[in-house]
Amino acid sequence: MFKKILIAEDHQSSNISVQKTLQDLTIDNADYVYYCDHAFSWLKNAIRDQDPYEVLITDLSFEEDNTIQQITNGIDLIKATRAIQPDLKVIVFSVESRPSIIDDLFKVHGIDGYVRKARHDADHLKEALRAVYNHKSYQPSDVKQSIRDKNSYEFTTVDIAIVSLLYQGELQKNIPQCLKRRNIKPSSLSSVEKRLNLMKETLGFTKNEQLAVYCKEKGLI
Amino acid sequence: MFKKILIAEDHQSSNISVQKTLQDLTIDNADYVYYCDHAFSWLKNAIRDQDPYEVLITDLSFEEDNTIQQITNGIDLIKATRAIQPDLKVIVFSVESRPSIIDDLFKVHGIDGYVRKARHDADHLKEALRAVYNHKSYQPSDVKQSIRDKNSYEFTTVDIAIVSLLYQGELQKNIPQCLKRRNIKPSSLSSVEKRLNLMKETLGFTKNEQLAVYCKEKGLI
DNA sequence: TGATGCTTTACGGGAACCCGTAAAAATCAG
DNA sequence: CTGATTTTTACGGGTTCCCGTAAAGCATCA
Repeated sequence: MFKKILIAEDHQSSNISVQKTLQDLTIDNADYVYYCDHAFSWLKNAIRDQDPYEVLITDLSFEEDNTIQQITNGIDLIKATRAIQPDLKVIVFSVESRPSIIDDLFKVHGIDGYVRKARHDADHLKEALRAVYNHKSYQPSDVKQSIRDKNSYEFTTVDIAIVSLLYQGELQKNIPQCLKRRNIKPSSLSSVEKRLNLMKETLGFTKNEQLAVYCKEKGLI
Repeated sequence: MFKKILIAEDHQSSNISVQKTLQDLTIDNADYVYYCDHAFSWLKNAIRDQDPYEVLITDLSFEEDNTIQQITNGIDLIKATRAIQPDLKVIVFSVESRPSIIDDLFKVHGIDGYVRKARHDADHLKEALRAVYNHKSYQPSDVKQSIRDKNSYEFTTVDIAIVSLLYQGELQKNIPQCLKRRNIKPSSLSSVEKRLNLMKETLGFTKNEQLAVYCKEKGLI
């Protein structure tokens, strides 16, 4: 099993239980920090001392407080880490359940495991560590399930651009110009109207307000 | 210090760390459950056995899974509990940070302490237990702070009703009828327009879509 | 090449919404 | 009760949005 692990997690209670979970796996050399900047320092220092960490277990969202930080969230921490230690195994431990976000973590940021904070998260974390140790990636089944669920409507690039612009306060009649400026293809006012209608009809909405809230909650905009 | 405590928390990792926190306070007789229904059973049985719990520490949101539950969230658990054991001390331990929701817990549901899952939550939980043991209520300072912060705009009953109706898909021109049906006072179309304009102007928005997302995120609708 | 089907665009009438003004109603002080 | 102030309502013209239809663009295939 892994020997040297770093935990980056701002919630004290989560941090404590991750420590305990690692103890159960007889991993004694686990360090824990509450800020991304600290995590990055520890990772750097470990490399300098020629005793690098094998695994980083990190949360995604870190709350701001009065101590100013350079790195403010898990994704930026992962990006920064990749630059100095590309082979570090990364397991993300977060409440995030939106498939689009989790997919990105694997596909764009190349993480090795994802454990969602939920009913059996401590057990899942153990499974994840074992899987990653055996050079497999770990993604719990319920996430894959919700990927399927989510396919109630397949949002295209245009769809997301349109709703984003609306949410930013753009007038509908001005959206064609914005789309043309960004070289997004169907850009006429008719097309914008058509896409909006299709989205609303598919999702059972009648007003743009509902659509905006829906997209915002899903993390699409 | 308290002797007999029940923990209702669906996240295994949070549950573990609450247990550990109670151990630190040398509270050995702490039971823990992962479902509200179980919590309610344990509370009932303890009363039947004439050895009732002194404190309930509970989360607010419990995730659904394949086991169907009667009580599905912390607030309903608190309500049910109040009916069978009104003097039970209740400490809520949740990620919820919206002041309107937390205020309700104290004012409507009469809880004794609130600890937000955050950077020093384990320490705060200890403080809360000590405070409640000394017959004081416990509400961390950062919540009170955010109550003040939130006062960028004071939403009235009408405001919330209007945005809710919009979010439910009601046409703006039909909202006056809805308001009259509910006996909400300024109900003319002009008033609706005026309130909407005031809200948007104060919050720096130009479109209803932005307002709807804002209110939804704040838990106002 | 030209016929065919699909997507995108253009346009126009009507509905909903925005905004300013003014009347009506409610509130309040003296 | 009266007059002044504020709040609420009523109304109208201009803009934006909705929606249906028709034309234009574009790829496919005989």
